[in-house]
Amino acid sequence: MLGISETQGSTNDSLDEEAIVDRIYEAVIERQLPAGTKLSETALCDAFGVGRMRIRRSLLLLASRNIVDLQSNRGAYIASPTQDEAREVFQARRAIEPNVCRIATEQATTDDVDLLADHLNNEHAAHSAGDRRLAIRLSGLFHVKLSEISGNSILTRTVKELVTRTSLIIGLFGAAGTENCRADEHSKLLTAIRVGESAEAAEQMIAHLRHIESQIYLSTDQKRAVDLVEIFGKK
Amino acid sequence: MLGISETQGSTNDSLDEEAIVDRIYEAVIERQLPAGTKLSETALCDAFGVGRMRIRRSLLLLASRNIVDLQSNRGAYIASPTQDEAREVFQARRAIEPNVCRIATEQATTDDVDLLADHLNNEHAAHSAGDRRLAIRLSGLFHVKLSEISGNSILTRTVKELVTRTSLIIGLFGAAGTENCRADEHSKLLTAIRVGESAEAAEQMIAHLRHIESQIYLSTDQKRAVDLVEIFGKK
DNA sequence: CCGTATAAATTTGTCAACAAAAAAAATTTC
DNA sequence: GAAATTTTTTTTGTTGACAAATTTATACGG
Repeated sequence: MLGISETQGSTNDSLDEEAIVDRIYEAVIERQLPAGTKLSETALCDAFGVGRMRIRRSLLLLASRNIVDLQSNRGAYIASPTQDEAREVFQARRAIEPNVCRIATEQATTDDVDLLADHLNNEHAAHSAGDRRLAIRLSGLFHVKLSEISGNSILTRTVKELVTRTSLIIGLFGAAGTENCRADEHSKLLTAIRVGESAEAAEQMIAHLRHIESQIYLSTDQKRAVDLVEIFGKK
Repeated sequence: MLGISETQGSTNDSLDEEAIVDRIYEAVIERQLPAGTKLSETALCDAFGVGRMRIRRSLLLLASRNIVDLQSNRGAYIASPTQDEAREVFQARRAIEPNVCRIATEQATTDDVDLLADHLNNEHAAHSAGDRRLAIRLSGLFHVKLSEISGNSILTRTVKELVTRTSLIIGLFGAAGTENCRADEHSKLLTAIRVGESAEAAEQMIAHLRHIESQIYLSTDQKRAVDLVEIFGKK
């Protein structure tokens, strides 16, 4: 993956760019790094225990995936997607993930389904236990794991990027209680996959994505309404 | 695009990473840089007239898109996709491009259709004139332009990557006369888009992609047969 | 007290030098 | 003459230093 290989399979004590990028991806999915967060180079150097060059290269990779916003002479910030960009992300997800779902359904072994079921149980458990951070991460990761079953690394990479950006979007435009995904919709998806109904699974995915997006725009309308009240109140 | 912005809209005399990456993309699509070509840093520095750092960052971006293969302490090479990777690329294209096609059909203005028609004319002209290099580039670019009509930069970026990798695949596994695309299939696509038949356009795209892929595996079988003859001949 | 202007400190962007590894060339040996 | 070994050359990876820009802090004047 990433087209970078080492000649020796040596134990890599120092993190490489890919590892750093993945860590930041996860932190964004978990909402530990909200949109707009400054990522100063020296701070990241300390955090990961690597040189500045390594950090700069990682930030470039993140920027190329629209997770980070690189501003010249001003530094790196966690991206703050606009509403238009949010629409773009969901359009792309609707264009890609149903087919990923279809492929995954066709490819899935019983082991794959069992692992996904385990994951779903953890999702439910985290939800019941009130572990919000874990619940958020697992619900995002569900989509990534599903894409991994498809066995297509290109699609997996793209889904990972889109899920991460979705986490930023929900953080910006979602209501306080909004999660990445409702776990019961994931359950429906899993059953469709288990019985091998690829068309049904794809449909479920579309519905699921539309549902997430609708929650977002709903909360945005609410915010707009609040702003209007404030404006009128000043008169 | 790329999440990198400049504070000033200054005239940039020195090429940035994105520009260098794009130039290399185009050279790969045109088959000027075949699979396995060594990309030495100093040579690229001379070619683009930039410092080594800029080149190294560009190569990292290309590696993250699987266009370049970075081998530690050995340098950068234009990627040589395996057959499995080739299958993955076509699977991803079939998963993504029909929907890109659908969206583009819905979004397309008459101007968009006219520009695409112009492009198609150029494609035919290059073909008739025997300008092979131009014909190859234009046929690959058709898919990119189509994705641009969709107005979704995520999908466009992904399509660009997949088209570029396809060019490498055809260079490796395609017969000598194989082109990226047959222009008449592009014509069918365009008419479907013009009349707004998005489902038909999507179907045409699937058929088109399957056709390209089938040509590839055909030629691979031929190559295998040649190898077998050689092996038997040595006995 | 607040806004503006100046100065200090921090942060980013770039380059050059150096170390390590690999490739190429020359030498030796059979 | 060919294969193996050593030496030289080239190429890559990394570090540190420095310049440029921005941010923060400070001083000044209204």
